[in-house]
Amino acid sequence: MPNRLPNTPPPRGAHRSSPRWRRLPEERPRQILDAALEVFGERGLAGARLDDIARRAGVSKGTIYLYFPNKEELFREVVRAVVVDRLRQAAANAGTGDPVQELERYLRAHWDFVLSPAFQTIFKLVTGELHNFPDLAEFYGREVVMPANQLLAGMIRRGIERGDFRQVDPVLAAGFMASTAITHSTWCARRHVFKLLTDVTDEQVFEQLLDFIFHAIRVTPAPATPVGAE
Amino acid sequence: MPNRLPNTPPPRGAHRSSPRWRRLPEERPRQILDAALEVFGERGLAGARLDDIARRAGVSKGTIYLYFPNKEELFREVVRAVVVDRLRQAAANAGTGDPVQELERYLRAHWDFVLSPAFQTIFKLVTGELHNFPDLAEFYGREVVMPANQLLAGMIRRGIERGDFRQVDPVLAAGFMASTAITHSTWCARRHVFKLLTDVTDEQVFEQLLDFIFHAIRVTPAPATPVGAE
Amino acid sequence: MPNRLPNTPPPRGAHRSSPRWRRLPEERPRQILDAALEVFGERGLAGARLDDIARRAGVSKGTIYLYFPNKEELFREVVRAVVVDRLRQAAANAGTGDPVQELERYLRAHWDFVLSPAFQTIFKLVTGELHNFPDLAEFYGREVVMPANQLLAGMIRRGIERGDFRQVDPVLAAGFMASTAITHSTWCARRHVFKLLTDVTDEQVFEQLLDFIFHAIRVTPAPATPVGAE
Amino acid sequence: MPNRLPNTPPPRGAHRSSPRWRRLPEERPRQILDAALEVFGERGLAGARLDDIARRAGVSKGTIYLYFPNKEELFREVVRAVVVDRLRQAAANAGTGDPVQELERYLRAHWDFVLSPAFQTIFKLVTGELHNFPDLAEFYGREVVMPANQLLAGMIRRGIERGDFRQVDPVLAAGFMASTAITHSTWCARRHVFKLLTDVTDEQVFEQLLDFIFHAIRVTPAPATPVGAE
DNA sequence: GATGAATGAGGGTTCATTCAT
DNA sequence: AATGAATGAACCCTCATTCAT
Repeated sequence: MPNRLPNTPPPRGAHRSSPRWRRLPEERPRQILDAALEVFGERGLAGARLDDIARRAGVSKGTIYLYFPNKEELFREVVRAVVVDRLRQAAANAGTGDPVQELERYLRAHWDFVLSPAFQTIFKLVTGELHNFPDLAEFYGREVVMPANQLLAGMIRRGIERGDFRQVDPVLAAGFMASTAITHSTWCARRHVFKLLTDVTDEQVFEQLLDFIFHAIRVTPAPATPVGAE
Repeated sequence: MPNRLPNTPPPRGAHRSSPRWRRLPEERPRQILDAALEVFGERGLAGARLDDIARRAGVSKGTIYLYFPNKEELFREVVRAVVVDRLRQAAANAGTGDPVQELERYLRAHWDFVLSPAFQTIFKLVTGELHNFPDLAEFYGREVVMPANQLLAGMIRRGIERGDFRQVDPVLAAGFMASTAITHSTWCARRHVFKLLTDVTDEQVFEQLLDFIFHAIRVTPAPATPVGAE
Repeated sequence: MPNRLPNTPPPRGAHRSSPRWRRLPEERPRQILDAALEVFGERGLAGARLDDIARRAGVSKGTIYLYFPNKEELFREVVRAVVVDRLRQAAANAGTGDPVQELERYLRAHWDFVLSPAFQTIFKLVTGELHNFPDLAEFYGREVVMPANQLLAGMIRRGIERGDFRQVDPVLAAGFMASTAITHSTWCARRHVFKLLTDVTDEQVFEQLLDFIFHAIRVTPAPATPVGAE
Repeated sequence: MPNRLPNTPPPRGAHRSSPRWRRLPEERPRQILDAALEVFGERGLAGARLDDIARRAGVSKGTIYLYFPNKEELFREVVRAVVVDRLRQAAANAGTGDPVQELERYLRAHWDFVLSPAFQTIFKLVTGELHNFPDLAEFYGREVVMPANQLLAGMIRRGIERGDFRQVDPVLAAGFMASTAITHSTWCARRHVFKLLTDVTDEQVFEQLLDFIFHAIRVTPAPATPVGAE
């Protein structure tokens, strides 16, 4: 009956014969991908409705099919394009100064990033859905996890070479650092639902985390307790 | 599996050599919960089909509804019953001996547990779906995360009091340890999809993890430079 | 395939070795039929659940199938046995005295009956479901409507012969009387939902109804004062 | 009817000579409501299948949900739209001339209407299902029963004032007239199932009904038998 | 005879996908 | 290019019916 649904974006000019302003069609895919990231993040792959994605992107449902052949491929593109894009730009600020300072700077950036809603969303998707998409999983490992780990491991390696850090496996140590930040960040982000960590700020947590990490790898005059190592 | 084809009219007088079902009311809920855990883990809440859960449990679809009012409540029960059950038994072996040895023992048990398929599944569900179930999230925080953290924090606290560990926030340190193990374990479990860490064994990873953790908190005879603190 | 026909006389109890107390099995069918009448009346044929009928009859669901081959046949039996039974007993008190007084007495009984919950239920079933059961409909017409109509028409006919009533078609007039009572009674019974007739009592309505009916058929020799009105 | 077999994969490039559907959004609700009226009338609320309604409306099942949120609401709309619509138009031809003639004209229209399949259906639904829908019942009383009764009562009242009719309660008398017509019409409509009234035509019945009704309310010279008053 | 756990076809409802406009 | 009405397969859930106990 009503020929215009609620939530319809502002009606474009009723001028027909005259050249009217158009939304740039080249932005469509990005609009859709951004909207899809949000909805997939909230509802998961199966739970997300194309209707919602379309509405949030400000387009109609049919339009999605002009750019993506189906829901699953849209999901692939979300991970491929949006995720990689965002993670890349987060990993970009790699300096080459003092390893200790550089590491600290990097960890702070990492912490800020993993606390961001964007990352929380991505992490959820990766954890929950990626195992059904082997190609995407490999892609994610190759394009996201690996480079980030390389970057971090490189810093640690240089620190070891300069005598700042003790002899650890740089790759594994990098993994420990990143993973600690990641999981802990999800707990921080869920304080209100888990009713946990309600009396410390994110910043305090991060400082303790830094302290924890640096103690774990810095050189130490003498080992206190030789545990767990043979 | 079903010995009667769909749409086949009931074979009224057909003599059957084996009964179509047996009466096992005491075992049904557990069978269903176990099957549901698997399927939810593979497909998520929205993607799981009750048909699959039923088939995997060896019962018919209708039977599920004799024990659980609907899919969502089944999901709740899966998390409640299975998770709590398994996590509790994992946390049960808490000794009270030498904090260092005890901590090491606990971390090993924790590591083994988080590497198990059961935990991997649960973790996926918690990460991906729990934010839509506030009551479950709170329940999970209260019944699972909190107790495990208390246990671990207690060991650390005793280690600090005995002079084995340095002054750290026991609760946060416990969180770091657990989270490191958790996230890293998911990476280990996904070596084959991420194509990462393919040249080290789980055991080697764990040893490095222990080394990392103990260095992070053990007392250090001589002060090093205070990093990461301003 | 059903090894027991409907209307089978109550199965006598198999002698057991030990005499234990039993609920009288010969009452089962009637218990079930009574419960079924209620539930069918409330929910209709399709909407009624055997579970509810069983519960209301105080038996288990399977027990119903010991006495009735399926739901539809149970419905048939409800109409056949219970409905006819009740309608018959209501119609039974037919005297043979003064036609006018007899008619009045009969109409009063009729009015009381159509106001009863039992009749309301039956009327609902007959109106709503019977057209899908041609055999039942014919049966109902033959066993219920026809006899009642005959009875009423007989009184009218005798009244005409005696000069009390004017020349009308006794059968049609009987139909008008009964139908007026029937439909109007459903309105009375639904005062609270229709929000109608809320300021008159059932008795007042009946008196007006009597007045209406008798004016419609009595001979009218000369003008007189209105009856049944104050 | 469906030109695509179930489970057949979508024939992507299959050229179809005729379009699968046409766009008729303005007509859809009415088509669906009409079909629903029929099916609800035949099977009742619980027994009606949306599949059947859809097929009879010439649309697919999903289309119904574009216009009605669910089955129950569709039922509501059927009663609301169809009933009110038709009854309104039936009540529209209310003149203001000679009460006697007007009443006769009205009763004839009423009789024709209650004999129509549409009304028979509605009456069945109202009788059988309305008690589960209190809001609809109230609506029906307010919008249908009440206005029709008012109209009829008005004619009677004017007839009384002009001395054509005797002193009766106009509202109750109107009820008697309408109800007689209604119930009796259902009997007429069911002659073939009840095997009753098979030797008189609807027209003959109506003439007798008119005679019955007019005798009931017209002024009469003298009371024949003082009945129904004590 | 009686029970009620188990079954599975059926129906309401959703939503990815298509396509006339 | 964009729309959104229409479709129909798929899925959750119900409940009549069966049958081991």
